[in-house]
Amino acid sequence: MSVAAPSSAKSPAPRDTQRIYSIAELAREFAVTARTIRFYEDEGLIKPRRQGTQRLYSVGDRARLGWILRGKRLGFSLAEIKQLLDLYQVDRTGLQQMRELLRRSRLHIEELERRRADLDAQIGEFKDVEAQVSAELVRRGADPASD
Amino acid sequence: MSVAAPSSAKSPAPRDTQRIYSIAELAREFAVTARTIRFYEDEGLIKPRRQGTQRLYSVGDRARLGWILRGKRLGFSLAEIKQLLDLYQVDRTGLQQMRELLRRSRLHIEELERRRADLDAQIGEFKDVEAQVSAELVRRGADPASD
DNA sequence: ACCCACATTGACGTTTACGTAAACGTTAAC
DNA sequence: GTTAACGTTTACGTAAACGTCAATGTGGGT
Repeated sequence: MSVAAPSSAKSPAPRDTQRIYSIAELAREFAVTARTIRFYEDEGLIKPRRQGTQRLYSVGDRARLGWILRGKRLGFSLAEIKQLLDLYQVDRTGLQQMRELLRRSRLHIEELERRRADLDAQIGEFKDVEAQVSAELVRRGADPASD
Repeated sequence: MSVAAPSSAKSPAPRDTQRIYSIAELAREFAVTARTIRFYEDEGLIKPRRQGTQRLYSVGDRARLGWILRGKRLGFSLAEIKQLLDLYQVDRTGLQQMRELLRRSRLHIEELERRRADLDAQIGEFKDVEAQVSAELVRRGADPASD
């Protein structure tokens, strides 16, 4: 038995910041195929380490993947997501670069807030539907809570 | 001069509920191409009246188009949007149908709220970036408000 | 009568985001 | 030592969502 795994010590463990993941692990966790993850790599969205030919994903890579998929759920294209990811990677020393980063960041926030307006509008509409249908069911003596 | 246009009478006009739009008008207003609108028709998302071969869009059709595009911005596929639109069109009389409508409505609301969580997370992250970069610019004696 | 802006219907092309197979190598289990 | 599970690259296939012609029609202005 190896002692390498500090399973349940007193400290909650620094979330195992050194963990590595196989492509299949990440695929399972995020409910995508390995093909998808490799495709993201082809597109330059992730760059895992290699052990020979195999890909090894770090905690950071894992977070990056989560970020990508979140972007997708919000309706951004992979190209847009790449640009946003690159924002974080960009040189933050130069004054001109910082101004540019600030500008883009603000633009993106505006875009996100436009989408939140869309989202809230849709949620409102569907809650209206729910309320009305529920009321009608009650009026007819049925219980809307029971699925 | 025609008297047909009640431009500025006393009443704000019932928002001209009878107005009709050409495909080019809608295309301009929503910043899409006519091709896009016709494509949505092919996919069964809109069914404008016809005057001979030409399409005439009602106020309702216009609202429907807006709805579609809003759905797209939120990252839904046209197929999903079609299903949601159909929800509004569905028979709301039968008790079984009302239960089904309620169920789907709730499912969709859940999905929307998941996306709002994604959205808020992203907005938070980018606001952090903005704040940090702003602070650094100030520290360097630059004004982050001036673009 | 002619032009121009706008409309139509095909039909084929394109981009995005993967799916799907083929052919192959590595490690662990039995 | 072979099967199984996992990994790899290369390459062609595909569904979605339009773009882009081409050929044609239609109504209005001069």
